[in-house]
Amino acid sequence: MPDIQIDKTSVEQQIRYLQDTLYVISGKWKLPILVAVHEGSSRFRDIQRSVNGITSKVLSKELKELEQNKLVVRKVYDKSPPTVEYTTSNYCDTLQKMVAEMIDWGKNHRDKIREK
Amino acid sequence: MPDIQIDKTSVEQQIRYLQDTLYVISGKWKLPILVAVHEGSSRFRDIQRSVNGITSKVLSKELKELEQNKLVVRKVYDKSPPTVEYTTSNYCDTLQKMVAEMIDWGKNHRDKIREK
DNA sequence: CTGTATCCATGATGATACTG
DNA sequence: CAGTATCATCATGGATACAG
Repeated sequence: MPDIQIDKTSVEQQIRYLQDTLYVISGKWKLPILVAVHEGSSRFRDIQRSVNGITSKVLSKELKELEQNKLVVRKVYDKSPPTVEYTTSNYCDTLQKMVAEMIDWGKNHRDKIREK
Repeated sequence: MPDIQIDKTSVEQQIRYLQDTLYVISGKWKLPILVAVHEGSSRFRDIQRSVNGITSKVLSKELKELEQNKLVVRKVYDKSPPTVEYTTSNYCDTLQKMVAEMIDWGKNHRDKIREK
């Protein structure tokens, strides 16, 4: 006899996927960085200038995480002076649909909350 | 002559919407709580039991925020003993499409990362 | 039961400096 | 330029107790 628990497991599994996603894109900097890189900032210094207020330490950490999640690509060109180029991956484009939904919801939500 | 800056403003605006959305649903507990309530836990104590590991302090805080964002509804029935009932709002349903996309992406992402 | 108050550990972030 | 190291600060979360 199949166990009806399957439903519960499935819900919990979905929550896990959800949290994976949140983990990858949430936080103060991830999306702004992705946008900055996507819009053309490719050098560490450029990105730092584009993303207002971020320190090199944090930028370094965030870029590493984004790279691990295959959303940005890091290319090193030579040694002195060090030249590193960051670009968004093709995989990064798979975020588009989801991000579009999030923007939609956020846009609507702002009005909703204003209704008091 | 129209200013081409419009594009940049728009991007920044979109980031703001995105961050609004993230602010509302991100974090360790928000979604699990919403799911628990949606699945039928309506009393404070029930929710705390359903959402594994959350303390009353944190649950209290999260519920307040969810209520402010009109995702849950709080109803008080009497005074002693205090009886409070939480339910998800109709508005909460507007999250569905977005959440579905996030689950999709997270599901796919887990495989993607495993590719090493 | 439904929370609030208090204390504490921990991690994240900022400021600043420094290396290759 | 592209980061890393160090230190101080601060917000958040957990544990526990307790109030209405």
